[in-house]
Amino acid sequence: MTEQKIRNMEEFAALSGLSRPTVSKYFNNPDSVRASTRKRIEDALERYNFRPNIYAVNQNRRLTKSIGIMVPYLADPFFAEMARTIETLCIEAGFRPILLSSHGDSELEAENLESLLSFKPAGVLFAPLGRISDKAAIERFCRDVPTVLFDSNLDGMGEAFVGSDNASFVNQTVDYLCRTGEAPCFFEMRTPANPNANKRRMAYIDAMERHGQEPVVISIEGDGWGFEEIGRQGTHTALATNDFKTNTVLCSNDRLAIGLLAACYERGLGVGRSPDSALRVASHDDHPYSRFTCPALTTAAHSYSDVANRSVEILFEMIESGARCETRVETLFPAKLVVRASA
Amino acid sequence: MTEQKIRNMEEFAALSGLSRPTVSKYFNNPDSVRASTRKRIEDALERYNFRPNIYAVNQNRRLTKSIGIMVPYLADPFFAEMARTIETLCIEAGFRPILLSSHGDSELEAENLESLLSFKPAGVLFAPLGRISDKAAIERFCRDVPTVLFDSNLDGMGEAFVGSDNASFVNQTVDYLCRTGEAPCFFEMRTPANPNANKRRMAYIDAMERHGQEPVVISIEGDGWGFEEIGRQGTHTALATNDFKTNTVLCSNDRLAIGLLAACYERGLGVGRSPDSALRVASHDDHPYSRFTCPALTTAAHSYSDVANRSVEILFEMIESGARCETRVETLFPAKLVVRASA
DNA sequence: GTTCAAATTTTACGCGCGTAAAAAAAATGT
DNA sequence: ACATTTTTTTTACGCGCGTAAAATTTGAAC
Repeated sequence: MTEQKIRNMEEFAALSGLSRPTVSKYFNNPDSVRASTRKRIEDALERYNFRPNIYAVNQNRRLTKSIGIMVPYLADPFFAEMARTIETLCIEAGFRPILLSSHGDSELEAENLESLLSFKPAGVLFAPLGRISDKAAIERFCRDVPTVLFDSNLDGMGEAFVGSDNASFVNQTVDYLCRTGEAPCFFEMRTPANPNANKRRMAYIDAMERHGQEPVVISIEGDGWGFEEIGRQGTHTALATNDFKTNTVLCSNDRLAIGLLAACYERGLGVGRSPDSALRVASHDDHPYSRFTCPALTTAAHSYSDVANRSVEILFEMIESGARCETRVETLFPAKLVVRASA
Repeated sequence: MTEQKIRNMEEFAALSGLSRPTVSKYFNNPDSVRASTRKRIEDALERYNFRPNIYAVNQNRRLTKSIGIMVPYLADPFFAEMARTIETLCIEAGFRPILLSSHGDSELEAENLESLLSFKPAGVLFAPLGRISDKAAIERFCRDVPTVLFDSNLDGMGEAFVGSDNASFVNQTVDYLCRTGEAPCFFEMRTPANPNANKRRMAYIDAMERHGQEPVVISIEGDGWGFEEIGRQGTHTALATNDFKTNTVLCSNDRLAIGLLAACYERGLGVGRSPDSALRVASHDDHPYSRFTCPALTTAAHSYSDVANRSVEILFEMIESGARCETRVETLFPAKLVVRASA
């Protein structure tokens, strides 16, 4: 490997004794040039370590090999894990992912969409903020770029939606809890941005009615993405005012549950299935850390890989066929109940 | 706002009744055009919602307004939080951050550097993988792009390093633990990629010797980035073979500690300061979740904001002055001991 | 009304590359 | 060996924009 730096494809082509477009053709598809030409390029490649500027390539290609990935809050381990999985799938398929986080801010979300537009991705995998999203901006974006929504659905936006079946999540946890002990109260944030939260509450009420039980919903205050702290404080309040009507709590999501467990521990309340425990706690998501709470959290698990795989699959199919989906398909994966020690 | 779509600056300039370079000048600095010209552009902007293609801009600008941010593993909440903080600082300063994760893979790390090179960022904030990093690739990159390393230092690479003072972390935890009870054993991974881990072990040994205590290092096996699970299993092994020589454990980092706490809970071992607790556990990092473990984790906290602020500060100074640092400065921030319930 | 320097705008070219169409080369058939 | 077809390479132009240098406008002073 010579240390000589190559500025651009022109320079590299000259060193290979070829014209730039021929080299361009090679990088687009190595088999599209004659074997002898290919060898000359690859020999030069050994010596000079040149790579086309991906951004210049994107600017000119009719169809790029780039995929945009955007999540509402990357510092949430759920989305971090989701993004990681999707990124890996894209890389394996020969695409170049570009990852963006909205940081919980709808303006930044809209900004990011603008930025993605400039990037000219072949397609975008997008988990929107939800309620607070700038719907008009998203709709405009989706007209220009093939987009698959995941995790949070926005009516009619994007070519398809892939997510988890909130009813399946809640039915499984409620059924399990009712079968094995007292019926659960439902613990949630009052004004969640994420639309799944509302669906879960409604599914809880339905499920409780099916079981002939009175639903008890505890909606706690709190803004932002610090769900654990919101859950912790909300639990202290709820316990102080005796809001939990049974010894069983079903949390809307694992991050709230983590906060709830912390509050219980602080108050010396035992959590678990054993008779001397004060509370049973279950939740939804199978957050990466729910395996490590004390006690380990009983929860309904997303199938990370199913959601990631299917989202990517649908997007790749659209990209390859060059067509948009004729009808907007919504794919919902059922949850898998993971029984651990907390309930 | 007219719905008419603008393809490029040429088209927008025509609609404004100006030449493209004038419009370009405006976007570069709105004050660099005459007030009347500016008004014409801004009026047109109201009606047509045009924005220059950021990637085309980057391709041509001598100095871009983009900042690369790269961390070793974005699904680790520590790095997620760090990245989020730095991103926010960059946005506030009028820069456009682009965030990349190495996903724990040194090849991807090198790939990402190549990608950043194409992106032509004004500068890069880079937390390398550490031991497994492709040093040659990083060195090449740093020659071309002003780079500030953070969190993990690599000798001589980048223009500056900003991180935390591992000795300060360990001294504070060891001092505190020795002062308040039995001297701690040190719990760590045998082959960590991150160089901070080695510094912490050495600092532990030093600190123990200063206290006239025999250091006990428990190095557990495990690969990858699933530190909690590694810590959990390692704890079970260590407890089974009675490796903890005292009732106090100091973990190399919080993620290991989270696993350790889970294992203790599984075994019914109480953790905390009270006389009936079997173990005291402390750690380092002040991971975003260490507030919510059961019991809450006593730990030495990074100053996230100090590290983020200083890294960004140094980089911006370099960018503004247009010069590289004359000497490579290493800034280390001391830890802040956060005493919670676990020790 | 003229002059001239300063501010502003335009011209012309470049960034690094993709791609259609034209040209050249190679392969095939006779 | 020559005509024809097919493949490969090159020419020429375009993508969306920055920027130095040239041309123009402005406006203040006389």
